[in-house]
Amino acid sequence: MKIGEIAKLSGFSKDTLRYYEKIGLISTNKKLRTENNYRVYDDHILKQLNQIKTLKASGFTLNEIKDLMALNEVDLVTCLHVTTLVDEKLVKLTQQISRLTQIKENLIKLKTTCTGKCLETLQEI
Amino acid sequence: MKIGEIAKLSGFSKDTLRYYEKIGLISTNKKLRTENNYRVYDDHILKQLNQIKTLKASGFTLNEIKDLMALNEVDLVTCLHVTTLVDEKLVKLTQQISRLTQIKENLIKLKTTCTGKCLETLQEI
DNA sequence: TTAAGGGTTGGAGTATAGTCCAATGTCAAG
DNA sequence: CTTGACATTGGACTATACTCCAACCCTTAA
Repeated sequence: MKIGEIAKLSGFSKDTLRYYEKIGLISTNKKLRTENNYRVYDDHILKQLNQIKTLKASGFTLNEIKDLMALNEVDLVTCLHVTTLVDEKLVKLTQQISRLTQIKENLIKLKTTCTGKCLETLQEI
Repeated sequence: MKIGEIAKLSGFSKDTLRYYEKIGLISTNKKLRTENNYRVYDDHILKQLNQIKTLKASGFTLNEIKDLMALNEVDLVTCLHVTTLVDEKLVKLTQQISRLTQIKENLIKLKTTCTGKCLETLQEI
């Protein structure tokens, strides 16, 4: 498949796909091109792009996603290394979740105590 | 008070305070300056800066905060607009938290059964 | 043959939210 | 009178994540 089709199927623009390749987020490892220098993709990339979409929607930066994708490339031999990286990611995830939960509680509190000058309540949060 | 003191008391840098003034986030309305063109602030600004800090920590952009501040100035009676904005932010937060929680559970699961291709599990998220 | 519709590149521009810097002005103390 | 610690400005620069553009190449159908 060429870039236009992948763009349609994935929901990412062609420019975004080229940008992701440029920053090393999606695999250029095989340097697959047609004779006329067109990028060629297979089904695998759609799976990968869906992962990226999910992770992006979850608040990961492209750099973090790159790290996570790298975990996927590592094989059995270095499994110990993988679990270490996963553990690090889990710590970050836990922090992020508790931070977001705190923010959510703050906003709910703000909403319920909001009567007139809403932002005044922000002082007490 | 001059900008340096406000910077210390608020936790925002002098550059950031000047930037906030430039984008109209904090009030330049009175154009208060000393004879030698130094900015002058009173206690009010610290309250405002605390509101900004809270809203920023809640994931609002500076533009959104600007809107919220403006509403607070104008709308003495109802906070309908404010609660609408807060509700929108709450929906996003809730979605983000549940996605992160799912990913966290997933990572925990695949940590125990890690055979290399760890991120495959993300397909089902 | 030519026009439409794909693809390529490098580079510039956008938005957000600052941060840093140089040149310059002001002020109080030693 | 000079030094240090404040302040001012405009403009350049950072990072993230794109988005657009010009100029060009390739293919196919009328």
